[in-house]
Amino acid sequence: MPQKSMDKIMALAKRRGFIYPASELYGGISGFWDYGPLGAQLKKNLRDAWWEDVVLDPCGGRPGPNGEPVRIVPLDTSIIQHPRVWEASGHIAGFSDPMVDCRETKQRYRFDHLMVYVPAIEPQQRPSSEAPRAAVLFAFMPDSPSEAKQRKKAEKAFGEPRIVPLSSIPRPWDRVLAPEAAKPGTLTEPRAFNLMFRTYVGATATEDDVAYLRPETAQGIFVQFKNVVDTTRVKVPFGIAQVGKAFRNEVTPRNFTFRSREFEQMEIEFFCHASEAHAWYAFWREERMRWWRSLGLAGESLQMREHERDELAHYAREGAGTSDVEYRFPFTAPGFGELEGISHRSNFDLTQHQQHARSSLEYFDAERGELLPNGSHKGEKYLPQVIEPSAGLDRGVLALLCEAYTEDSERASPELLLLSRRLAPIKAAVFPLVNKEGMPEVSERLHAALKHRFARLGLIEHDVRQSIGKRYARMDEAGCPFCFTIDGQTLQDQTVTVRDRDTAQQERIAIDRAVEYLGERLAAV
RNA sequence: GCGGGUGUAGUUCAAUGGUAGAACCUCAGCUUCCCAAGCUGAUGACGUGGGUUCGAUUCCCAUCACCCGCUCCA
Repeated sequence: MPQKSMDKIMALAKRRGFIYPASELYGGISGFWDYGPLGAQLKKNLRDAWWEDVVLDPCGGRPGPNGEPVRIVPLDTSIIQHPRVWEASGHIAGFSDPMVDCRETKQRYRFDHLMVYVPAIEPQQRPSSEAPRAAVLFAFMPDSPSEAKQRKKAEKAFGEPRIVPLSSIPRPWDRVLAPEAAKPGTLTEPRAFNLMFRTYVGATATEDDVAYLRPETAQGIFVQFKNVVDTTRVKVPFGIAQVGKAFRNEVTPRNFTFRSREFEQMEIEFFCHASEAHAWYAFWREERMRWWRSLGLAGESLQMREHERDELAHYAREGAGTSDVEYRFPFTAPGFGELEGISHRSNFDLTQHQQHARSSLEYFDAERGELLPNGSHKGEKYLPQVIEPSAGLDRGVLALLCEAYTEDSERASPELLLLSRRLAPIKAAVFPLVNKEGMPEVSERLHAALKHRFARLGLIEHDVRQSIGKRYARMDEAGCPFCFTIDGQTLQDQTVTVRDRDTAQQERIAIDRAVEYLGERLAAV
């Protein structure tokens, strides 16, 4: 398959009103994007598809590993939570990654990743005033070329080296030779980059009023776990699903909407007993992959990747693992970029909130524990394990646009979007072949009928302007799957033509059957 | 955040130290019985802010945005 051009996809996305730079009137603002009319509808369709397939009819009725229907309830929590939520979740600590710059090579390193080769035998308790006279120390990034290079230099300088973290070396680091640097002493002080957006609650706006925009939707679910259990008659295993905005002050927003500072997540926190966690993890991996495929992300551009052990987030280290559903975007190719992460978070979050809030979040499972003579169980109290399928809505939209974008120089419309019927923002368009001779009146009536019936699924367009060829081409670029055209013959025998976007072929049907025809095709996907 | 590159209409490109041209798109009218046809006309741009200059889209500085590479992506 030929390489798709991100530039062309971005140009089409703007030209047809899918995605615009945010605040473009004022020069733009990095890391933020707006959805135009077609983009807003496409995004809604993807969000609705997720909601239908996760909340309303989980997994299309396929049973979970316990043989029972999958149970999911929805939730919608606040963007701003009590600041202590983020202390408990680890975000206030974890989102501040101190970084160190090299003044010479202009490279930047994570402070806690940089390691240093030092002499194996450290001089005993040497007064700090003599420290500058000691040998040069060689800093390196583990698993990078600098590791071996610096090791050679270290061995030459002082024989067998010992490895210590940079953080254990007292500053100033004027003895420390940075990776790839020629002279020692080029590393800057570590600086913190907090990735959470700060704001103030209340009009006084003092430091006591600091709050944060949520960096993930998940914590709202954990914080309301007990309320959901107490009020909705759910039983473990079950999931809580939420769609919503999250915010991260990314160091480098890049690659169109792929890494934005404001983005929308579609998350399930699925709660289960520890003994079933691995089975649910495997189940959700498969289900989520199946879901993305069903939307048209088929083929080799979609893959599942299991994280390496050292890649795992702090909350996932003890669990069954983390997998990403990844798509090969034009800007990541031949590599892949994450669409959705499926993590086994063990009971990390509930444990943290239980401790920080000093309130039990344990679940009483009446169907576990010792079997009593009367046939019931004694019950078991536990903190459920969590499997988290967390998908990026904006990334999904971007992947769908990239996948749908097709060039075909044979066609009058050399660029088109092959969006699935389910997701296409415009479901159908109605045209009079020419804008006179009674055709517009007929096409308006058909348009009204289709709109009345299908408006909840997406847009139904009516266009009388310019030539029929331009109208078809416009609809191809918008990804509209069906175009109905009223022509001279319609006025004779009450039939219309229907043009299929993918083949550009037409068939003729009775105008009375148009609603039924479209209904069959939109419901079939 | 660092280094490099790029900023002229919705898009793709010109030109110029003296008030910016085109093509396509879009819109209107005419024409048109099926795939961006034709004719006529119209809307629409020097990313932003300073400086130099009589005069800056052009030269300089800063800033913003985008692209590439690093870094980051709990």
